[in-house]
Amino acid sequence: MSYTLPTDSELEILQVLWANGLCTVRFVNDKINEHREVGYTSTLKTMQLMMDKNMLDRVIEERTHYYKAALAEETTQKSLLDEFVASTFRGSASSLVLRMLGDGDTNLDEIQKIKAIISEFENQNQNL
Amino acid sequence: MSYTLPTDSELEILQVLWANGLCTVRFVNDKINEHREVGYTSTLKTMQLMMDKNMLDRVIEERTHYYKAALAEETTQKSLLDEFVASTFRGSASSLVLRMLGDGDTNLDEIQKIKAIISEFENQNQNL
DNA sequence: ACAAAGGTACGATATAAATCGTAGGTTCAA
DNA sequence: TTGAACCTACGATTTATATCGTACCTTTGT
Repeated sequence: MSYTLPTDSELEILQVLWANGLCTVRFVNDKINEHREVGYTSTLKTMQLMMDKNMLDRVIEERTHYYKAALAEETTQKSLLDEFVASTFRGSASSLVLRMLGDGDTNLDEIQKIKAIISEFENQNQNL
Repeated sequence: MSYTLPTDSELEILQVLWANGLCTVRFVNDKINEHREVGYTSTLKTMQLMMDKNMLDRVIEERTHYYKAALAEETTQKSLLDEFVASTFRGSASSLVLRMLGDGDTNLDEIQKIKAIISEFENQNQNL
């Protein structure tokens, strides 16, 4: 029931957990260090705070602590997206899309996928 | 030439300036206070810091200070969007779109606009 | 002429987030 | 059996941001 959005480093941790399921702190920290340098205890501390906020669940097995995300990826992304559209695009989802396609740097493969998603959406909503 | 992204309250100020052109601090602060309470001097201070960062330009006319955005709306939104897609959707623009259409709460009018943007984009890129 | 109303400048402070050091526990191999 | 290499817990600190108080201007109405 936590409606506070994850912070940047919380999100970074959630991404690892969403992509990998049950993980140790060591694993999460190693993954993050593939992108930027951060100490093990920093990651640990953040994950402990996330436990307090009920953003993570912990399973202890054979004395090893495993963590997994307690927040669903879909709903968390949706909340962050809504917030982002509001603050950056004054609430207009369509201007986000416009900006996304605007300059040529979104890759073609992604654009194909987006078109597919839109058609799919249309088919499922013929009633509109 | 500033490539640091605006913070939340900087963005809030930029939105007012993008939407309204030349503004006084008073005007910007009043606009923001339509949404949340914040003191005049807080807004002033933030705008002065933004001046230091070259995010704003100032015009003094008849002893009144007017400010305008020195950052373009389009490029700033694009930078913020890229950052957001990276951190929240692991770089996948299409999964952002999927999430956007996912549950029924993006309004139909916006969806129509998005479809129009996509078709427009296709027409302008028949070569793809 | 001066008080009230409004402005700017800017230091100080508050708040939130992220980072890390250190203490102390467990495991395991030499 | 001891020390190296792991681990967890957690307080303290750092950093970035946001907020505000206060000093000191200028303008304007009476």
